[in-house]
Amino acid sequence: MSDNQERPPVAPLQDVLAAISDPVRLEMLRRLDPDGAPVACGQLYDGIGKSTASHHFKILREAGVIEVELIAGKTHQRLRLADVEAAYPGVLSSILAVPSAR
Amino acid sequence: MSDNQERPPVAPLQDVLAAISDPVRLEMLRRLDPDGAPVACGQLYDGIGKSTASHHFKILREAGVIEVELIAGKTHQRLRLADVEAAYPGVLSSILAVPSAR
DNA sequence: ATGCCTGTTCGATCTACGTCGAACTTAGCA
DNA sequence: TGCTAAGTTCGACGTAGATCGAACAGGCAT
Repeated sequence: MSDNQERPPVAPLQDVLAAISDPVRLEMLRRLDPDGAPVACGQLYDGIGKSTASHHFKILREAGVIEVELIAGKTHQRLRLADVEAAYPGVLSSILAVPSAR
Repeated sequence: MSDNQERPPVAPLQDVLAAISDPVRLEMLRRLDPDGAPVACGQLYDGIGKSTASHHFKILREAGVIEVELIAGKTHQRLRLADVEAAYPGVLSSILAVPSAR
């Protein structure tokens, strides 16, 4: 095995699309590092309550698009771009390549 | 101009994703000809009423993903893959490339 | 140890959307 | 000139999901 992390499989395409189609969640993904570097929770959203943000994180996690890592007691999120690309080549990368202004 | 058809612009990415994220609509897109050949309305859905289907067509049309053409008095739909690709390269094509089983 | 800060869970609310049935419009055909 | 078939529009209904506030849990630092 190439690594010993437990990674749940990427969800069915329909679920991944449903996860991405929400504006708040798409913005979260845009703020994550494409290379998979962990980003602190608070950097990923603005203008919504923590409970709402946590709800969106859960959906993204269950879709297999992100994963959590605890760094010094604080929650960080990591984009699972490689895993999603392996399951659905080009889908997520092409969406993230679109300029956020549109 | 390369053609004289009036084509509304492709909607913002968020709207396109919202349109595609519905299972019924994604199935409709899968049944359309990728090259843009017109397909009769009735071939594009099963198990839902016509009014529901019409509702979904409208959303896809407003998202700029399909367009209508009347052939011998019957409505046909055409996939605007080239237009969508021009706006968001790789997005729609990579999604349609995923085997429908997933 | 004990507070504090961060994130999750729970319950409630409100809105958006998918679905249907019925009525209306249009086009082709007998 | 109606008749029938095909789609759209309209209203209504039900459910799924986005949001919030409050309560809970877990680490870190003081």
